[in-house]
Amino acid sequence: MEKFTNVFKSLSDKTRLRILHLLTFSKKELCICEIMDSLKLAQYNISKHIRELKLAGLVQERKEGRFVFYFIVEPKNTFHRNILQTTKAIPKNKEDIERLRKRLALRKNGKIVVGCLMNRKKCK
Amino acid sequence: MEKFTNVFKSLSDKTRLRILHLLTFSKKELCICEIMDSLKLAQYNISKHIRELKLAGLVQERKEGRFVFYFIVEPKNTFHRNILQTTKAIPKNKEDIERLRKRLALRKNGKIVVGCLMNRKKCK
DNA sequence: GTATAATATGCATAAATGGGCATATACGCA
DNA sequence: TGCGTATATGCCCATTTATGCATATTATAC
Repeated sequence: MEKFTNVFKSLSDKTRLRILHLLTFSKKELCICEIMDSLKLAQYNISKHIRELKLAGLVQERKEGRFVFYFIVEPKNTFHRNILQTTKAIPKNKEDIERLRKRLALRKNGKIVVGCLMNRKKCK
Repeated sequence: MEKFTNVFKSLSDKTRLRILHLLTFSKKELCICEIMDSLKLAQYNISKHIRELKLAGLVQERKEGRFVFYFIVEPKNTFHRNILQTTKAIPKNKEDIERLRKRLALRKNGKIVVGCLMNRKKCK
């Protein structure tokens, strides 16, 4: 039963729900820097929360060069399918989505060309 | 958004899921003493967990004499409906259900005639 | 009223959690 | 090879959470 309680626990945090919403909205995969800019949160924070979502089996990753792309796992059972359906019934944070939209507009042909802005040494 | 995360948090505990499963199985209402006997847990523990479920809006109570009966709230929106659907997709603890079945058999015409066995002073 | 039973709650403690910070790792490019 | 960027993680601290225990509250029966 712990398998199930862990999924609920991973959804019991506002930041993680916001991340899931971004992934749902994008309908594809996002990297941490895009999530950072959309949620305006620190990188280590996003990273830790995504770790929880991965452990709960809700999110998977795909590595491509320096980037790691995260996406929502295709559901494999009724419970999993219901959970995703349920999260979709939660109203999204409009500002997050708007920032994500702008961030995604910076991609060229679907490729990321602008990375993490907040952590740049050059900007400091 | 906290309203939603609180619901998930209330479901992120094994005992609370077990309580919900009992209420679902009973298809009606249960009092604390019946839940105690089914889960073999202390009264204060059940009481506190039910408090969480009530705060999350998943469970309501009805008082009748000395007894307080708890039941699952009729869902009023998509999210709520999905959540209940989701919990039903979780395998129940068979021993819990079996103990509940025996406990319910002690009722007479649906009325509780045998109360809390574990806390009796006479038994100590 | 008094005793007893059903339920709730306050307090203490141990464990888990989230955020902040520093730093480690991994990769690509000049 | 060395630098800069992307991501992960270990440590610290403040807060929350679950449990156990004792006790309060409410209702009933005698």
